[in-house]
Amino acid sequence: MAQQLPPKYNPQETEERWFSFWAQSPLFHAQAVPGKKPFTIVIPPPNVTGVLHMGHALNNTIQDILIRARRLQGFEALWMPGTDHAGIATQNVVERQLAGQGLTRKDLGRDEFLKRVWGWKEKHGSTIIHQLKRLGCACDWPRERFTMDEGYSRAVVEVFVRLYEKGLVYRGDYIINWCPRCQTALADEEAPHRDLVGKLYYIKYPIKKSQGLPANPLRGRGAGKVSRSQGRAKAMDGIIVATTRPETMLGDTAVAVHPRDPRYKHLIGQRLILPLMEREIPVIADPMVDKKFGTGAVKVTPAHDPNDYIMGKSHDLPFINILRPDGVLNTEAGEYAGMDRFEAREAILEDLKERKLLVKTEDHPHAVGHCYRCHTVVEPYLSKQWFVRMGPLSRPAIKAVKSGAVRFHPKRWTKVYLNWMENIKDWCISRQIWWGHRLPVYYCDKCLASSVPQAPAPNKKSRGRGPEACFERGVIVSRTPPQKCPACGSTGLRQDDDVLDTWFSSWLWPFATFGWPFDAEAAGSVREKELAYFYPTSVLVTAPEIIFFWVARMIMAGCEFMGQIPFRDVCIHGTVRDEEGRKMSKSLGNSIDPLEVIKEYGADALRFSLITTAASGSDIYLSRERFEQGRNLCNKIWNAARFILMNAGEEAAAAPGEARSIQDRWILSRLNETIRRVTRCVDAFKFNEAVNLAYDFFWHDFCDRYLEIAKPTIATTQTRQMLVFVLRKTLLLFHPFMPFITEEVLGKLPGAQAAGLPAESWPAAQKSWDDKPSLKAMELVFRTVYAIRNFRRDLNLSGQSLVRARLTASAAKAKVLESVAPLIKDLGGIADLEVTCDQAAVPQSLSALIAGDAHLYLLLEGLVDIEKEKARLDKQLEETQGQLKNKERMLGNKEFVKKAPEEVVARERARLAELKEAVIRLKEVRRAFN
RNA sequence: GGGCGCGUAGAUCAGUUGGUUAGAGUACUUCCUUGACAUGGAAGGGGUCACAGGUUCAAGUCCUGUCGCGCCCACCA
Repeated sequence: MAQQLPPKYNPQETEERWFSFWAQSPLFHAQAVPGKKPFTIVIPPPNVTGVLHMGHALNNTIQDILIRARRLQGFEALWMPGTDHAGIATQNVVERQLAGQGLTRKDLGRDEFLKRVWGWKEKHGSTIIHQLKRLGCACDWPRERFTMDEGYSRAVVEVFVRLYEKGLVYRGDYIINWCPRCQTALADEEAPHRDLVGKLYYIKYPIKKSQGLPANPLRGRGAGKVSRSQGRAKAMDGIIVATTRPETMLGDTAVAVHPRDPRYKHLIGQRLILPLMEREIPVIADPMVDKKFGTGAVKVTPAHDPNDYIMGKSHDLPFINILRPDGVLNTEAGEYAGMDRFEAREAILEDLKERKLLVKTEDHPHAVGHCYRCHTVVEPYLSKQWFVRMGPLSRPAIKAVKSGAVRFHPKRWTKVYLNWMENIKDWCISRQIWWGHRLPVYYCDKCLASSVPQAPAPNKKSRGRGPEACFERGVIVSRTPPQKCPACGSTGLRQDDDVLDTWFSSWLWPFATFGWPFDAEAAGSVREKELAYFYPTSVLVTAPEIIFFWVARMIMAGCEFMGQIPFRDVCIHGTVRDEEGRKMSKSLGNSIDPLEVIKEYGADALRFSLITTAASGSDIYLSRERFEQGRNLCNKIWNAARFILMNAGEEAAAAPGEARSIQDRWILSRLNETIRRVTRCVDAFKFNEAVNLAYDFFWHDFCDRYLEIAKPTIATTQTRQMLVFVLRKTLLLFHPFMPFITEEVLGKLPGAQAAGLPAESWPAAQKSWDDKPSLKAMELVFRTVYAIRNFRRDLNLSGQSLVRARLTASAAKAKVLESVAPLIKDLGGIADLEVTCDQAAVPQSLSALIAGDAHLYLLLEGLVDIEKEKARLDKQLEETQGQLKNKERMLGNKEFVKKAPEEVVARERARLAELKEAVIRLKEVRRAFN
């Protein structure tokens, strides 16, 4: 039943009703329906500790637009929601909470701590899910998944074991990124580099005295062109090295120079005294050293630098770890033991200064890795970790994108993806935390003690990492906890303490959420059928920084475990920034809380404003005022609908009849165009364009024009049906973008059915609605009305005062004008309008060129300033003549006529003719004033 | 060091495969509370499309270079 709308739109009340309706309604539940086309999106699982920020709001609005549009288009549309367990972040949150009670996780022990984390998850873990509902997300909520669900965890273990058995998972001692605050290893992607202005310290390492230097190090070669630095080398009693991290010198086990560096060649093989530690270290030669950097001599700390690690391996140097996991120096650091790494840096610099070994200090901008969870400077750290060999996994993933099976939108991200994939390094997946999937790895200490680990081959490309002995004695990788050691039968087994990187579970999201892997029992089950039906998913929507973390890895996992890509299209949207272009973040205090925006303006306003601002893939600069536009649109929709409902009852439910007025044909034609273009834009992931088209049509065509035109005939059933019909279609176009208000209004229109939009109700363009003549005729109407309004303004005539006017044109155009004269009269406030094909200029009148040979004359009746009018005509004449000249030059150009498409030439010719006519008319009118 | 993106109205941005007079919302000016909406309506001002070359009949759009800004990747200690 058609209902009246209250005078004021109340987004809070509307949204409250609909979001709880959707959360429970089966509408968004999708299932395998043979013969029906599936459309699947998996949510980028938000971090379970997260709260909704603008980035989420944008990301999920886009997904919601896609899923709602596809559902209306008749697809079996599934949006799989869920969260990931966010190992480090969640553990940090709970640890912080414990710290408030003066406790650490170690005080509680592993089991008790995990209990607390689960408790926290139960209590707070659904915050973001709840917020997504408020945003209006049409997820299949009962399917909500969590990466630590029992079934999901099974998939993680399965994948680890399979990769291990294929030799693609290995463990070994390598340099990894270590966060001393979180006290865990991090993957390379988890330690993004940030530019810092650090210092480069030049430190002198004395040469051991007793060795005896060659008398003249430069003898024989290049002696004639001894540079100043070489000159200094003569008197050299030590080698100066440059470093940004002086504290690591405590772990130095060599100094390296380039083998062909004349400054140092003679010193290769000599021994230096490592200052402070007073330890002897050799001078070695390695081509990795850059002669041009610093002094051309580099201190080698194999346990604390990835390059040095490689050199350490190839030169068989000792590895001295000077750091404890918490970033404090250990007993290897001599008297500095117990100091924090930065504290030790200062102390060491002081001591070097005292000994006159600190030669100089200079500013040095460089990029330093930071923990992506706590922003602490990470430490390259030598430790035993588990890795995934990426080479074999990356190859199919590269092919998938190169072949176009997976497409990025916008395209430019393809290159970013490929570049990373082609230079991929092995992935460190073990984390020294407790919250997460514990490695399915068990050790038999007895066997381990007797096994001899093989030394890994240095491998520059993977930072020295590479599979050590994959299958080590005493290491058991198993889907279920083994009872005893298969080698020695010992029952004294212990499980590895580490857990897996969170991404090692979320990379399985597109298929693990469906219940993969299926055992024999599950064969033929509903879940298995669903996976077959919904996989590969259709679109993945995410932010650029997630390409490496997640997108790339999902493609690899999909290819490896499903034998198929995980999704066809990857839609990358921009980063949300503030007005100054800074990334929105809590720490900067510049973030706009989407929940506050929802409270103040409504979720639809938030969604609309986000999308209309977000040109495909470019970053978004937001200010609060942005959301007013969205709010205003809601208000406009509400009021337009209210007006229509005030007039139209149930009789307006039916589609309008075929006998249509010109304005009806025009609005239908415009609607048709809008439907086509909006649909096309949604398909092409151009959401801002899509919503802008709908906005323009609704506001300017439908409200500003059609609604005004319709008022005089609003009593007729035809007009009422038209209004309801076009409004309904427009609301449907808007629905994916602004689900709340559109549902609300659609539900109150005449003929509305039960709550919730039925599938397959996306407006379809209809050829029969296209009507070019009406577009042209209405164009004449509007041009004429604009001209009249301009006159009114110039003459200071109020809207009330009715004026007399005459329209002149050639016969054909006059006929058209005749047919729309009532509209012009009405919109222009004309008392008396005469349309004639007598094209003589009307003296004592204001005139305006409407189009081609159509002219408007406003009869003056002695009210007008003749001189002012003359000046206006002169100006208009001048402008028109200028345009005419341009056109003539263009068409006079033979090349143009020859090469331009016929259509264009024809259009230009028509325009030229129009201009010629216009000039003639203007001259005539001007003469009339003389 | 490599890669990518961006310089268009006061500020923020759109601008399809080159093709009539370069657009939007916002801000600004003037007028209007007429029965949908002042969160509104009507009209208007405001642009050397960063700069310099080139391709073309035609360039905001394509190419080259310069300047300015931003982002991502990278083991120069």
